[in-house]
Amino acid sequence: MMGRSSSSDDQSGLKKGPWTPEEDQKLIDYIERNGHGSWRALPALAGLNRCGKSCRLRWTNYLRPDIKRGNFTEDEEKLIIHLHSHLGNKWSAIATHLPGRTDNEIKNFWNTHLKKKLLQMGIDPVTHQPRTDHLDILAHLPQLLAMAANNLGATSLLNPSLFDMNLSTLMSQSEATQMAKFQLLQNILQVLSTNNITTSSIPQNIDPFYAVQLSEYLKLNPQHLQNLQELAMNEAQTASSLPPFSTTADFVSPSYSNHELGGSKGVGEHGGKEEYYGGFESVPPLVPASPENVSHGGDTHIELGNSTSILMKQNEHLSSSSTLTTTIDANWQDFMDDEASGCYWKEIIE
DNA sequence: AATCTGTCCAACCGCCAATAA
DNA sequence: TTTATTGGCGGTTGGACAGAT
Repeated sequence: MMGRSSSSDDQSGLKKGPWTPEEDQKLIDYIERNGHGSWRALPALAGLNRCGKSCRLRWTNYLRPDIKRGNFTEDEEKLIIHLHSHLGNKWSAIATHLPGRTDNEIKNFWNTHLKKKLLQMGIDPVTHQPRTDHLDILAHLPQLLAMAANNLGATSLLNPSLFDMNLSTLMSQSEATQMAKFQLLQNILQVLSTNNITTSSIPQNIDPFYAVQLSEYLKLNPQHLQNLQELAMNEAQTASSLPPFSTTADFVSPSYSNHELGGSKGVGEHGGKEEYYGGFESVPPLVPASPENVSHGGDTHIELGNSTSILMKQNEHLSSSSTLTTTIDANWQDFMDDEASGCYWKEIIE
């Protein structure tokens, strides 16, 4: 496989590009006899027309005898995801937990497979939280509202079985984001379907942070409340011949951990170059995919196969009412303090 | 069969921190 | 203390490859 440069000499006369078997053998022979010592001095001593950096990289990423080659196992996959949720793009730190795997290999595997997989699951690969793309929604809400106003959108939003049928179409590519948007819009409409919007009236299956933001905003802007309630009423009438209005919970997976992080068909043990990960019956409950929700290492111990940390965080987020109120108050204060986000719902609704 | 398109991954680049002089 | 060198890291590139058209 070729590198980024064609096989040629650079300005200093040193060779770049892919390594030949002869070069590999020279490097292996030298290091086995002498160790690598100074990487800078090694090429001349080993008879290689390469820079020391190139030699080091070739050795550490490819020629080292303890390199474990081949596809990643499911356990390795789970571990990488879990470690990444704590460490971020600290590939070398992650690699220390996977014997025989190099940081480069893990990085490539992440970028080509795992990131895609998490996105397919509606999970933000940076924050490891379910995606809401709340900033992106600002730009797309008009279209979402338009979709909600036509038969497909309204039917989908109000009827879970038809929603799932449409889902197979929607998910033909990386559409988990779109689904999250639908879900947020549905949350909005669900909040609007209650006449008395208070913190205590917010259904448990709606992310309270968003719901409280919305309700507070609507208290201050009753004209928007009226407009959106009319929209919600219209949608309900459109769907009046359909089964009763469903809650978001009908769409929501029992738990995030059931998403078979390692059990899905994909690359790795299953072979196959580019298999996609099906099974998008649902997405986890929405939480803001913002940096403040990222675990800051140390608050949860790392253990193989533990894919429940996010779920635990969600449960913490949703369960205790006193904690919830405190969290909401704090979040709301932050929200109001922030000039940019202070106009969040205003921009969405307007 | 030829061409196009998207994906993979080895290898490079630039930056930074640690160490040596 | 300052400067130079070295090793290590994360981000990015681009040729090879496979599947689609």
